[in-house]
Amino acid sequence: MADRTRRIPEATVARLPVYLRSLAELIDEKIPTVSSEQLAEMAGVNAAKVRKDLSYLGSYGTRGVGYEVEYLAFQMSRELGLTHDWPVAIVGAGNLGQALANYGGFSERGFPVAALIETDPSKVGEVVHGVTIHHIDDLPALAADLGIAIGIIATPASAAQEVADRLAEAGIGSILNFAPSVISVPEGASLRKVDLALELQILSFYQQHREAEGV
Amino acid sequence: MADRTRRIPEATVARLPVYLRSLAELIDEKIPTVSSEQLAEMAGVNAAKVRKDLSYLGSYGTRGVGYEVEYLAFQMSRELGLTHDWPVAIVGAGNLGQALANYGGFSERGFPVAALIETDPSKVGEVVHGVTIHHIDDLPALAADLGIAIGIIATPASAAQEVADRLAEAGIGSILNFAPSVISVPEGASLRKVDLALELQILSFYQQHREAEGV
DNA sequence: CGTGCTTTGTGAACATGTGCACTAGCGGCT
DNA sequence: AGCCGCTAGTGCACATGTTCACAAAGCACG
Repeated sequence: MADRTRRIPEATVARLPVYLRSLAELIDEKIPTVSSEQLAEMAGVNAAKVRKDLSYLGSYGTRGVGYEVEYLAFQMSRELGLTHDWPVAIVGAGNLGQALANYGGFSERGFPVAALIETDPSKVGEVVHGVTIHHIDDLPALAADLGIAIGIIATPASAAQEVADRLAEAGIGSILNFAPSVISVPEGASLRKVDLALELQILSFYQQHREAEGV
Repeated sequence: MADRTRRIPEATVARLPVYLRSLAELIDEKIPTVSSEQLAEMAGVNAAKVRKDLSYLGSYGTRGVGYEVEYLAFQMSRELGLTHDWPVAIVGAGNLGQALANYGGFSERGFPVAALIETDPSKVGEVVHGVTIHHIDDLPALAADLGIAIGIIATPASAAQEVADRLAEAGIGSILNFAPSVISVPEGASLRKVDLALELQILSFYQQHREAEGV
């Protein structure tokens, strides 16, 4: 990995936050160094994978010793772009949107909810958990003013693609989609999805097959 | 795929629900047949992948024609175990747990919330959105009585592993973990996780790198 | 200063997943 | 009946991800 071409594999990127959370725990416990073995245990993965993943960030370990917790956490935060907050906009102020705005986990982890967005004009202006509801037409201005680069779609499935388009137009390049709907974003933008029913259906598949087996 | 050994790859299993949702749309529109090309478009994947995925279910297409929508949907539901409801238990009646209980998407898609579970005795007995809060000690009895095979962890991270253990003891073999915490389940059980902060951190990584690029 | 213990970093084998490109086979039309 | 157009099914090459196993390198101790 002496290479400057630090193209980090997707699978690795998806694990970095897990490592980072483990490191945060170690910092709380004032543990100064950690081996790949220990970190693997905490993150629920294989030690070789930890070492390979970390090696993409650079050569931050010491042979015979392990990794310095604070230093590694810092490097990882930097790589993940977590050295500053990322204000997010939640589109859709229905049940889900309000629950997400209410959920403290976001701000706490550096993703403050800067705006709630609606299409329904009757809701605009309301304040939910300290966040004002804006109209979707104001999105470009809001995004620019508040420096919003991440949008969360919490609308019904039928509106999701339309919203994604509006977000993209407003210059928001990262989208997290909670709507149970396949959407596409422009080349160069990032899209991740959280689909609760889908997760349950996957569990159902394996449960079903276990039960069929067991009989 | 003439083989009876229908071991369906994980990646395929994860896509089946997406196909099924697309098929449901086609049924609504009363469209009788669909080609892999069309289905691929709807599901946001490659047509060859659709064909390969579907071939794991059996040979349900007709060359030159496509797939019969209703028949395929039925076969897929059967394979996913969606021919009957799967009652679920949500553990943790805090913000997140209550929001999930409230979220209609579950029951609607065949996963009715049969019980809310708490450790805090002062909450036990309350009814939230028609669901009674039970104590975690009653979990084994509840699971058996109500036929609960899927548990949802909506507790703080610190309680997640303990809850997972209790769920496993109660004979619940499928777990969906919303807590930002790595947990382990017994061999043979299924575990999926939904981690909102993690998704945002992944988005942050790519956003950060795009911005660095763009400068 | 050298020896032994430990742990990283990584090459290489293996496993899984993807996508092209071709073959097989059905339906409709002449 | 035979031909043509279309689309499923799949072998194969390639890409990505995982894991093992080992050499390289640091530290501690005599």
